Amino acid sequence: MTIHLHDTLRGRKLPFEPHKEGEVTMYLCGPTVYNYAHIGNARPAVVFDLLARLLRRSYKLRYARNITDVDDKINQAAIDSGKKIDEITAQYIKAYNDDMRALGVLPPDIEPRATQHIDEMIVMIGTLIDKGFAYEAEGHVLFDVSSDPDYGKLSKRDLREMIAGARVEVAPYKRSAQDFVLWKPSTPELPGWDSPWGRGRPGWHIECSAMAEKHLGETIDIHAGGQDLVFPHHENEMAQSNCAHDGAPFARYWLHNGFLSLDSTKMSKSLGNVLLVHDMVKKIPGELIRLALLGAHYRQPLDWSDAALEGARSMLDRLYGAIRGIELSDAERKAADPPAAVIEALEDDLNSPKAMAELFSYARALNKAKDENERRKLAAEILAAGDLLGILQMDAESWFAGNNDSELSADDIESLLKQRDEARASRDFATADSIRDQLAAAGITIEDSPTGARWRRS
RNA sequence: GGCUAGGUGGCAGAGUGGUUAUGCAGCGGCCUGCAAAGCCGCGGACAUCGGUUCGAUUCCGUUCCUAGCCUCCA
Repeated sequence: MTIHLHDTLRGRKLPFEPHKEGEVTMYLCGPTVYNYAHIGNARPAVVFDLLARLLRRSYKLRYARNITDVDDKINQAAIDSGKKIDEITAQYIKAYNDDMRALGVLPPDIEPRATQHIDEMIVMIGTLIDKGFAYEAEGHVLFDVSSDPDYGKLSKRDLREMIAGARVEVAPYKRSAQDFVLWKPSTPELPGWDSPWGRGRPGWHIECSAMAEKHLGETIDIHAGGQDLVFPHHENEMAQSNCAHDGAPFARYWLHNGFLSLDSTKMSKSLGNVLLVHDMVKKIPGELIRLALLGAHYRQPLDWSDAALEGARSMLDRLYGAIRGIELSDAERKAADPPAAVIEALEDDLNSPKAMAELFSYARALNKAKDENERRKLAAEILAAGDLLGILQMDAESWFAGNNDSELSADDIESLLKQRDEARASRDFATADSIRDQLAAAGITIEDSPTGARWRRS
Protein backbone atom coordinates (compact mmCIF):
# COMPACT_ATOMS: atom_id res chain seq x y z
CA MET A 1 0.00 0.00 0.00
CA THR A 2 1.22 3.46 -0.77
CA ILE A 3 1.53 6.01 1.96
CA HIS A 4 -1.31 8.50 2.12
CA LEU A 5 -0.89 11.89 3.76
CA HIS A 6 -3.23 14.77 4.44
CA ASP A 7 -2.01 17.92 2.72
CA THR A 8 -3.10 21.21 4.24
CA LEU A 9 -2.74 23.13 0.99
CA ARG A 10 -5.06 20.86 -0.99
CA GLY A 11 -7.17 20.14 2.08
CA ARG A 12 -7.42 16.40 1.72
CA LYS A 13 -5.69 13.08 2.03
CA LEU A 14 -3.61 12.14 -0.99
CA PRO A 15 -1.34 9.33 -2.10
CA PHE A 16 2.20 10.33 -1.31
CA GLU A 17 4.57 10.59 -4.26
CA PRO A 18 7.98 12.10 -3.65
CA HIS A 19 9.55 14.52 -6.08
CA LYS A 20 12.39 12.12 -6.78
CA GLU A 21 11.63 8.44 -6.92
CA GLY A 22 12.87 6.61 -3.88
CA GLU A 23 13.97 9.72 -2.01
CA VAL A 24 12.12 11.97 0.38
CA THR A 25 13.00 15.33 1.87
CA MET A 26 11.23 16.51 5.00
CA TYR A 27 11.50 19.69 7.03
CA LEU A 28 10.04 20.25 10.49
CA CYS A 29 9.91 23.57 12.26
CA GLY A 30 11.86 22.97 15.42
CA PRO A 31 12.23 24.86 18.67
CA THR A 32 13.08 28.44 19.41
CA VAL A 33 15.66 27.89 22.10
CA TYR A 34 14.87 30.33 24.87
CA ASN A 35 13.19 27.92 27.28
CA TYR A 36 12.57 24.25 27.95
CA ALA A 37 10.19 22.45 25.62
CA HIS A 38 6.72 21.82 26.99
CA ILE A 39 4.56 18.84 26.25
CA GLY A 40 2.81 20.69 23.44
CA ASN A 41 6.15 21.35 21.78
CA ALA A 42 6.89 17.65 22.02
CA ARG A 43 3.88 16.61 19.98
CA PRO A 44 5.17 17.54 16.52
CA ALA A 45 8.64 16.22 17.36
CA VAL A 46 7.17 12.83 18.31
CA VAL A 47 4.53 12.65 15.61
CA PHE A 48 6.89 13.52 12.79
CA ASP A 49 9.59 11.30 14.23
CA LEU A 50 7.13 8.49 13.73
CA LEU A 51 6.55 9.66 10.17
CA ALA A 52 10.31 9.74 9.60
CA ARG A 53 10.62 6.19 10.90
CA LEU A 54 7.81 5.08 8.61
CA LEU A 55 9.27 6.83 5.57
CA ARG A 56 12.67 5.29 6.15
CA ARG A 57 11.12 1.87 5.64
CA SER A 58 10.35 2.71 2.02
CA TYR A 59 12.55 5.66 1.08
CA LYS A 60 15.92 7.25 1.48
CA LEU A 61 14.93 10.09 3.77
CA ARG A 62 16.64 13.40 4.34
CA TYR A 63 15.03 14.94 7.40
CA ALA A 64 15.84 18.42 8.68
CA ARG A 65 14.58 19.94 11.90
CA ASN A 66 15.79 23.47 12.45
CA ILE A 67 16.78 25.35 15.55
CA THR A 68 15.79 28.98 15.80
CA ASP A 69 18.58 30.56 17.76
CA VAL A 70 18.02 34.18 16.85
CA ASP A 71 14.78 35.65 18.06
CA ASP A 72 13.49 38.50 20.17
CA LYS A 73 12.35 36.09 22.87
CA ILE A 74 15.91 34.83 23.17
CA ASN A 75 17.17 38.39 23.41
CA GLN A 76 14.66 39.05 26.15
CA ALA A 77 15.67 35.88 27.99
CA ALA A 78 19.27 37.05 27.89
CA ILE A 79 18.33 40.40 29.35
CA ASP A 80 16.16 38.78 32.02
CA SER A 81 18.76 36.24 33.10
CA GLY A 82 21.88 38.31 32.58
CA LYS A 83 23.37 35.47 30.57
CA LYS A 84 24.95 35.67 27.18
CA ILE A 85 22.81 34.71 24.23
CA ASP A 86 25.17 31.91 23.28
CA GLU A 87 24.94 30.45 26.75
CA ILE A 88 21.18 30.47 26.66
CA THR A 89 20.84 28.91 23.25
CA ALA A 90 23.49 26.27 24.00
CA GLN A 91 21.76 25.36 27.23
CA TYR A 92 18.34 24.94 25.69
CA ILE A 93 19.55 23.21 22.55
CA LYS A 94 21.14 20.56 24.72
CA ALA A 95 18.07 20.29 26.93
CA TYR A 96 15.81 19.98 23.89
CA ASN A 97 17.86 17.21 22.39
CA ASP A 98 18.12 15.37 25.70
CA ASP A 99 14.41 15.65 26.33
CA MET A 100 13.45 14.54 22.83
CA ARG A 101 15.80 11.59 23.07
CA ALA A 102 14.02 10.58 26.28
CA LEU A 103 10.79 10.51 24.27
CA GLY A 104 12.33 8.18 21.72
CA VAL A 105 12.71 10.89 19.09
CA LEU A 106 15.57 9.92 16.82
CA PRO A 107 17.91 12.71 15.77
CA PRO A 108 17.05 14.27 12.42
CA ASP A 109 19.63 14.01 9.65
CA ILE A 110 20.26 17.74 9.75
CA GLU A 111 19.69 20.22 12.52
CA PRO A 112 20.38 23.57 10.88
CA ARG A 113 20.71 26.64 13.05
CA ALA A 114 19.48 30.04 11.95
CA THR A 115 22.62 31.87 13.04
CA GLN A 116 24.69 29.65 10.79
CA HIS A 117 22.64 30.54 7.71
CA ILE A 118 22.57 34.32 7.80
CA ASP A 119 24.44 34.52 4.48
CA GLU A 120 21.87 32.31 2.76
CA MET A 121 19.07 34.42 4.15
CA ILE A 122 20.70 37.63 2.90
CA VAL A 123 21.08 36.11 -0.55
CA MET A 124 17.43 35.05 -0.63
CA ILE A 125 16.25 38.43 0.55
CA GLY A 126 18.36 40.06 -2.17
CA THR A 127 16.79 37.78 -4.74
CA LEU A 128 13.29 38.71 -3.57
CA ILE A 129 14.12 42.42 -3.86
CA ASP A 130 15.62 41.93 -7.32
CA LYS A 131 12.59 40.06 -8.54
CA GLY A 132 10.22 42.69 -7.22
CA PHE A 133 8.69 40.78 -4.33
CA ALA A 134 10.29 42.76 -1.53
CA TYR A 135 11.22 46.34 -0.74
CA GLU A 136 13.48 48.20 1.61
CA ALA A 137 12.11 50.82 3.98
CA GLU A 138 13.82 52.50 6.93
CA GLY A 139 16.40 49.78 7.40
CA HIS A 140 13.77 47.06 7.09
CA VAL A 141 13.19 44.75 4.21
CA LEU A 142 9.59 43.72 3.77
CA PHE A 143 7.88 41.13 1.65
CA ASP A 144 5.29 42.74 -0.58
CA VAL A 145 2.29 40.50 -0.13
CA SER A 146 0.40 42.08 -2.99
CA SER A 147 3.08 40.86 -5.41
CA ASP A 148 2.19 37.22 -4.77
CA PRO A 149 -1.19 36.21 -6.19
CA ASP A 150 -1.03 32.90 -4.31
CA TYR A 151 -0.63 34.54 -0.92
CA GLY A 152 -3.24 33.17 1.47
CA LYS A 153 -3.81 29.86 -0.28
CA LEU A 154 -2.22 27.69 2.40
CA SER A 155 -4.15 29.17 5.30
CA LYS A 156 -7.19 29.78 3.06
CA ARG A 157 -7.35 33.43 3.83
CA ASP A 158 -8.69 36.16 1.64
CA LEU A 159 -6.23 39.00 1.48
CA ARG A 160 -8.93 41.64 1.06
CA GLU A 161 -10.77 40.47 4.14
CA MET A 162 -7.56 40.50 6.07
CA ILE A 163 -6.91 44.06 5.05
CA ALA A 164 -10.43 44.98 6.07
CA GLY A 165 -9.95 43.36 9.45
CA ALA A 166 -6.41 44.53 10.03
CA ARG A 167 -5.30 46.02 13.29
CA VAL A 168 -5.11 49.75 13.48
CA GLU A 169 -1.46 49.95 14.34
CA VAL A 170 0.50 49.39 11.16
CA ALA A 171 4.18 50.18 11.07
CA PRO A 172 4.52 53.37 9.00
CA TYR A 173 7.18 51.90 6.73
CA LYS A 174 4.87 49.12 5.55
CA ARG A 175 3.14 49.58 2.23
CA SER A 176 0.46 47.19 3.34
CA ALA A 177 -0.49 45.88 6.73
CA GLN A 178 0.06 42.28 5.65
CA ASP A 179 3.62 42.83 4.48
CA PHE A 180 5.99 40.99 6.75
CA VAL A 181 9.57 41.53 7.78
CA LEU A 182 12.43 39.74 6.06
CA TRP A 183 15.15 41.81 7.67
CA LYS A 184 15.09 44.32 10.48
CA PRO A 185 17.69 46.64 11.98
CA SER A 186 19.43 45.82 15.24
CA THR A 187 20.51 48.22 17.92
CA PRO A 188 24.18 47.93 18.96
CA GLU A 189 23.40 45.78 22.00
CA LEU A 190 21.28 43.33 20.03
CA PRO A 191 22.70 40.53 17.89
CA GLY A 192 23.19 41.69 14.33
CA TRP A 193 24.92 40.99 11.05
CA ASP A 194 26.11 43.29 8.32
CA SER A 195 23.93 43.29 5.25
CA PRO A 196 23.26 45.43 2.19
CA TRP A 197 20.53 47.07 4.27
CA GLY A 198 22.73 47.83 7.25
CA ARG A 199 23.46 45.91 10.42
CA GLY A 200 20.45 43.88 11.36
CA ARG A 201 18.86 40.51 11.96
CA PRO A 202 16.49 38.31 10.00
CA GLY A 203 12.75 38.13 10.38
CA TRP A 204 11.34 34.91 11.70
CA HIS A 205 10.11 33.30 8.50
CA ILE A 206 13.07 33.66 6.19
CA GLU A 207 15.28 31.21 8.05
CA CYS A 208 13.17 28.19 7.19
CA SER A 209 12.98 29.12 3.52
CA ALA A 210 16.74 29.65 3.32
CA MET A 211 17.71 26.56 5.27
CA ALA A 212 15.27 24.29 3.49
CA GLU A 213 16.64 25.46 0.16
CA LYS A 214 20.23 24.93 1.19
CA HIS A 215 19.85 21.50 2.72
CA LEU A 216 16.88 20.00 0.90
CA GLY A 217 16.55 21.90 -2.38
CA GLU A 218 14.03 24.30 -3.86
CA THR A 219 11.15 21.87 -3.62
CA ILE A 220 10.85 19.72 -0.53
CA ASP A 221 8.50 16.79 -0.26
CA ILE A 222 7.09 17.29 3.20
CA HIS A 223 6.94 20.38 5.34
CA ALA A 224 5.57 19.77 8.81
CA GLY A 225 4.75 21.67 11.94
CA GLY A 226 2.05 22.57 14.41
CA GLN A 227 -1.32 23.75 13.22
CA ASP A 228 -0.74 27.18 14.70
CA LEU A 229 2.15 27.70 12.29
CA VAL A 230 -0.06 27.56 9.23
CA PHE A 231 -0.58 31.28 9.51
CA PRO A 232 1.45 33.32 9.33
CA HIS A 233 4.66 31.30 9.48
CA HIS A 234 4.12 28.73 6.78
CA GLU A 235 2.07 31.00 4.59
CA ASN A 236 4.97 33.43 4.61
CA GLU A 237 7.59 30.76 4.07
CA MET A 238 5.67 29.51 1.08
CA ALA A 239 5.39 32.99 -0.37
CA GLN A 240 9.11 33.69 0.05
CA SER A 241 10.26 30.42 -1.40
CA ASN A 242 7.83 30.23 -4.27
CA CYS A 243 8.64 33.79 -5.32
CA ALA A 244 12.40 33.39 -4.91
CA HIS A 245 12.28 30.19 -6.97
CA ASP A 246 10.17 31.49 -9.85
CA GLY A 247 7.13 29.55 -8.76
CA ALA A 248 8.74 26.19 -8.07
CA PRO A 249 6.55 24.77 -5.30
CA PHE A 250 8.14 25.01 -1.89
CA ALA A 251 6.58 21.90 -0.42
CA ARG A 252 4.64 19.09 -2.08
CA TYR A 253 2.83 18.11 1.11
CA TRP A 254 2.09 20.34 4.10
CA LEU A 255 1.43 18.42 7.31
CA HIS A 256 0.13 20.00 10.49
CA ASN A 257 -0.46 18.41 13.85
CA GLY A 258 -3.41 19.36 16.03
CA PHE A 259 -3.14 21.37 19.18
CA LEU A 260 -2.55 19.94 22.61
CA SER A 261 -4.54 21.25 25.53
CA LEU A 262 -3.94 20.62 29.19
CA ASP A 263 -6.94 19.49 31.24
CA SER A 264 -9.15 21.09 28.60
CA THR A 265 -7.47 24.48 28.81
CA LYS A 266 -4.77 26.08 26.78
CA MET A 267 -1.31 25.87 28.24
CA SER A 268 -0.07 29.28 29.11
CA LYS A 269 2.52 30.70 31.38
CA SER A 270 0.07 33.17 32.85
CA LEU A 271 -2.14 30.30 33.98
CA GLY A 272 0.91 28.51 35.30
CA ASN A 273 -0.12 25.25 33.69
CA VAL A 274 2.86 24.60 31.47
CA LEU A 275 4.18 21.04 31.63
CA LEU A 276 7.86 20.87 30.74
CA VAL A 277 9.14 17.69 29.16
CA HIS A 278 12.36 18.29 31.06
CA ASP A 279 10.53 17.76 34.37
CA MET A 280 8.21 15.01 33.18
CA VAL A 281 10.90 12.64 31.95
CA LYS A 282 12.47 12.60 35.39
CA LYS A 283 9.34 10.99 36.80
CA ILE A 284 7.65 9.22 33.94
CA PRO A 285 9.08 6.73 31.43
CA GLY A 286 9.66 8.57 28.16
CA GLU A 287 7.89 5.99 26.07
CA LEU A 288 4.80 6.36 28.24
CA ILE A 289 4.71 10.06 27.39
CA ARG A 290 5.37 9.18 23.77
CA LEU A 291 2.50 6.72 23.58
CA ALA A 292 0.15 9.21 25.23
CA LEU A 293 1.10 11.68 22.49
CA LEU A 294 0.45 9.05 19.82
CA GLY A 295 -2.81 7.98 21.46
CA ALA A 296 -4.83 10.37 19.34
CA HIS A 297 -4.51 10.81 15.59
CA TYR A 298 -1.94 13.54 14.94
CA ARG A 299 -4.40 15.90 13.29
CA GLN A 300 -6.91 15.62 16.11
CA PRO A 301 -6.83 17.84 19.17
CA LEU A 302 -5.31 16.09 22.16
CA ASP A 303 -6.19 16.86 25.74
CA TRP A 304 -3.34 16.07 28.09
CA SER A 305 -4.34 14.84 31.53
CA ASP A 306 -3.42 12.31 34.16
CA ALA A 307 -6.20 10.12 32.81
CA ALA A 308 -4.65 10.21 29.34
CA LEU A 309 -1.32 9.23 30.80
CA GLU A 310 -2.88 6.38 32.78
CA GLY A 311 -4.57 5.18 29.63
CA ALA A 312 -1.22 4.94 27.91
CA ARG A 313 0.19 3.14 30.94
CA SER A 314 -2.57 0.52 30.72
CA MET A 315 -1.77 -0.04 27.08
CA LEU A 316 1.90 -0.53 27.77
CA ASP A 317 1.13 -2.81 30.73
CA ARG A 318 -0.88 -5.00 28.42
CA LEU A 319 1.76 -5.14 25.70
CA TYR A 320 4.65 -5.70 28.08
CA GLY A 321 2.54 -8.26 29.93
CA ALA A 322 2.12 -10.21 26.72
CA ILE A 323 5.79 -10.31 25.80
CA ARG A 324 7.01 -10.73 29.38
CA GLY A 325 9.08 -13.82 29.92
CA ILE A 326 9.86 -14.43 26.26
CA GLU A 327 13.58 -14.07 25.62
CA LEU A 328 14.40 -13.46 21.98
CA SER A 329 17.78 -13.58 20.35
CA ASP A 330 18.97 -10.61 18.33
CA ALA A 331 18.63 -12.72 15.22
CA GLU A 332 15.01 -13.53 16.03
CA ARG A 333 14.26 -9.87 16.61
CA LYS A 334 15.94 -8.71 13.46
CA ALA A 335 14.19 -11.30 11.34
CA ALA A 336 10.75 -10.05 12.34
CA ASP A 337 8.70 -7.41 10.57
CA PRO A 338 5.96 -5.37 12.18
CA PRO A 339 2.48 -6.77 11.50
CA ALA A 340 1.23 -5.67 8.10
CA ALA A 341 -1.92 -4.25 9.67
CA VAL A 342 0.17 -1.96 11.86
CA ILE A 343 2.13 -0.67 8.90
CA GLU A 344 -1.02 -0.18 6.85
CA ALA A 345 -2.58 1.86 9.62
CA LEU A 346 0.46 4.09 9.84
CA GLU A 347 0.71 4.44 6.08
CA ASP A 348 -2.85 5.73 6.11
CA ASP A 349 -2.00 9.26 7.19
CA LEU A 350 -0.17 8.07 10.28
CA ASN A 351 -3.16 6.52 12.02
CA SER A 352 -1.37 5.64 15.23
CA PRO A 353 -4.51 4.79 17.28
CA LYS A 354 -5.48 2.27 14.61
CA ALA A 355 -1.97 0.89 14.63
CA MET A 356 -2.19 0.38 18.37
CA ALA A 357 -5.52 -1.38 18.03
CA GLU A 358 -3.98 -3.76 15.51
CA LEU A 359 -1.09 -4.36 17.84
CA PHE A 360 -3.46 -5.38 20.61
CA SER A 361 -4.91 -8.12 18.46
CA TYR A 362 -1.38 -9.51 18.22
CA ALA A 363 -1.01 -9.24 21.98
CA ARG A 364 -4.23 -11.20 22.43
CA ALA A 365 -3.07 -13.84 19.97
CA LEU A 366 0.19 -14.12 21.89
CA ASN A 367 -1.60 -14.46 25.21
CA LYS A 368 -3.69 -17.26 23.77
CA ALA A 369 -0.97 -19.09 21.91
CA LYS A 370 0.34 -22.27 23.47
CA ASP A 371 2.96 -23.22 20.91
CA GLU A 372 6.31 -21.78 21.94
CA ASN A 373 7.47 -21.09 18.39
CA GLU A 374 4.25 -19.32 17.64
CA ARG A 375 4.63 -17.26 20.80
CA ARG A 376 8.17 -16.27 19.92
CA LYS A 377 7.13 -15.28 16.42
CA LEU A 378 4.29 -13.10 17.69
CA ALA A 379 6.48 -11.51 20.34
CA ALA A 380 9.09 -10.66 17.73
CA GLU A 381 6.46 -9.06 15.53
CA ILE A 382 5.08 -7.04 18.41
CA LEU A 383 8.57 -5.85 19.28
CA ALA A 384 9.23 -4.96 15.65
CA ALA A 385 6.11 -2.81 15.72
CA GLY A 386 7.39 -1.32 18.97
CA ASP A 387 10.63 -0.40 17.22
CA LEU A 388 8.69 1.33 14.48
CA LEU A 389 6.45 3.17 16.93
CA GLY A 390 9.26 3.95 19.32
CA ILE A 391 7.73 2.06 22.22
CA LEU A 392 8.46 -1.25 23.97
CA GLN A 393 12.11 -0.28 24.12
CA MET A 394 12.48 -1.39 27.71
CA ASP A 395 13.01 -4.83 29.10
CA ALA A 396 9.60 -6.07 30.26
CA GLU A 397 10.90 -6.86 33.74
CA SER A 398 12.30 -3.36 34.05
CA TRP A 399 9.00 -1.94 32.91
CA PHE A 400 7.10 -3.76 35.64
CA ALA A 401 9.77 -3.09 38.24
CA GLY A 402 9.01 0.58 37.74
CA ASN A 403 10.73 3.32 39.67
CA ASN A 404 12.91 2.15 42.45
CA ASP A 405 11.91 4.88 44.83
CA SER A 406 9.62 2.90 47.13
CA GLU A 407 10.72 1.49 50.48
CA LEU A 408 11.06 -2.04 49.14
CA SER A 409 13.99 -3.01 46.96
CA ALA A 410 13.72 -5.76 44.37
CA ASP A 411 15.71 -8.00 46.70
CA ASP A 412 13.29 -7.35 49.55
CA ILE A 413 10.43 -8.25 47.30
CA GLU A 414 12.07 -11.44 46.07
CA SER A 415 12.76 -12.45 49.65
CA LEU A 416 9.16 -11.90 50.67
CA LEU A 417 7.96 -13.79 47.61
CA LYS A 418 10.13 -16.73 48.63
CA GLN A 419 8.62 -16.74 52.11
CA ARG A 420 5.18 -16.63 50.56
CA ASP A 421 5.99 -19.54 48.26
CA GLU A 422 7.07 -21.59 51.24
CA ALA A 423 3.91 -20.72 53.11
CA ARG A 424 1.82 -21.65 50.12
CA ALA A 425 3.65 -24.92 49.71
CA SER A 426 2.69 -25.84 53.25
CA ARG A 427 -0.83 -24.55 52.61
CA ASP A 428 -0.44 -21.83 55.19
CA PHE A 429 -2.57 -19.40 53.22
CA ALA A 430 -3.03 -17.00 56.11
CA THR A 431 0.69 -16.26 56.12
CA ALA A 432 0.84 -16.21 52.33
CA ASP A 433 -2.00 -13.73 52.13
CA SER A 434 -0.56 -11.50 54.81
CA ILE A 435 2.67 -11.27 52.81
CA ARG A 436 0.67 -10.42 49.74
CA ASP A 437 -1.19 -7.73 51.67
CA GLN A 438 2.10 -6.35 52.91
CA LEU A 439 3.40 -6.12 49.36
CA ALA A 440 0.15 -4.66 48.10
CA ALA A 441 0.43 -1.92 50.70
CA ALA A 442 3.81 -1.07 49.19
CA GLY A 443 2.27 -0.93 45.72
CA ILE A 444 3.44 -4.37 44.62
CA THR A 445 1.06 -6.66 42.80
CA ILE A 446 1.76 -10.39 42.71
CA GLU A 447 0.98 -12.55 39.73
CA ASP A 448 1.26 -16.29 40.30
CA SER A 449 2.01 -18.42 37.29
CA PRO A 450 2.96 -22.02 36.58
CA THR A 451 6.59 -20.94 36.45
CA GLY A 452 6.46 -19.14 39.80
CA ALA A 453 5.28 -15.84 41.13
CA ARG A 454 5.98 -12.57 39.35
CA TRP A 455 5.51 -9.08 40.67
CA ARG A 456 5.10 -5.57 39.42
CA ARG A 457 4.77 -2.13 40.80
CA SER A 458 1.40 -0.57 40.21
C1' G B 1 -17.06 38.65 13.10
C1' G B 2 -13.95 35.68 9.25
C1' C B 3 -11.15 31.10 8.15
C1' U B 4 -10.03 25.94 9.37
C1' A B 5 -10.88 21.58 12.05
C1' G B 6 -14.01 18.83 15.25
C1' G B 7 -18.61 17.02 18.10
C1' U B 8 -18.76 8.69 18.56
C1' G B 9 -20.77 4.11 24.25
C1' G B 10 -18.86 5.63 31.75
C1' C B 11 -13.67 7.57 29.95
C1' A B 12 -9.98 7.68 25.99
C1' G B 13 -10.21 7.02 20.84
C1' A B 14 -10.42 4.72 15.45
C1' G B 15 -13.68 3.74 11.54
C1' U B 16 -17.76 2.84 8.21
C1' G B 17 -23.73 4.04 3.44
C1' G B 18 -26.45 -1.94 5.56
C1' U B 19 -22.15 -6.58 9.34
C1' U B 20 -16.71 -6.56 15.80
C1' A B 21 -12.83 -0.99 16.39
C1' U B 22 -9.26 -1.05 20.24
C1' G B 23 -7.61 0.12 25.44
C1' C B 24 -9.45 1.29 30.34
C1' A B 25 -13.76 0.87 33.56
C1' G B 26 -18.47 -2.33 34.51
C1' C B 27 -21.11 -7.21 34.47
C1' G B 28 -21.10 -12.82 33.91
C1' G B 29 -18.01 -17.15 33.25
C1' C B 30 -13.17 -20.03 33.00
C1' C B 31 -8.52 -20.39 35.48
C1' U B 32 -6.70 -19.73 40.89
C1' G B 33 -6.37 -22.16 47.80
C1' C B 34 -8.16 -16.92 47.30
C1' A B 35 -6.33 -13.17 44.20
C1' A B 36 -3.63 -10.87 40.15
C1' A B 37 -2.57 -11.59 35.09
C1' G B 38 -4.76 -14.04 31.03
C1' C B 39 -8.85 -16.22 28.22
C1' C B 40 -14.30 -16.47 26.79
C1' G B 41 -18.84 -13.81 26.73
C1' C B 42 -22.23 -9.37 27.72
C1' G B 43 -24.16 -4.58 27.92
C1' G B 44 -23.81 0.28 26.14
C1' A B 45 -22.55 5.27 20.86
C1' C B 46 -22.48 7.90 16.86
C1' A B 47 -24.60 16.61 19.25
C1' U B 48 -29.46 18.85 16.74
C1' C B 49 -33.09 19.33 13.01
C1' G B 50 -34.13 18.46 8.02
C1' G B 51 -32.79 16.21 3.08
C1' U B 52 -30.84 12.30 -0.40
C1' U B 53 -31.39 6.78 -0.08
C1' C B 54 -34.56 0.53 0.02
C1' G B 55 -31.35 1.83 4.24
C1' A B 56 -27.11 7.14 7.30
C1' U B 57 -23.44 7.47 12.83
C1' U B 58 -21.22 7.47 7.80
C1' C B 59 -23.29 11.84 2.05
C1' C B 60 -25.74 17.09 1.70
C1' G B 61 -27.76 21.36 4.27
C1' U B 62 -29.57 23.88 9.16
C1' U B 63 -28.91 24.85 14.28
C1' C B 64 -26.12 24.46 18.71
C1' C B 65 -21.42 23.62 20.97
C1' U B 66 -15.88 23.14 21.20
C1' A B 67 -10.81 24.12 19.66
C1' G B 68 -7.03 26.55 16.77
C1' C B 69 -5.78 30.65 13.70
C1' C B 70 -6.84 35.93 12.27
C1' U B 71 -0.94 39.31 17.06
C1' C B 72 4.68 35.96 19.31
C1' C B 73 3.21 30.61 19.80
C1' A B 74 4.03 23.30 18.33
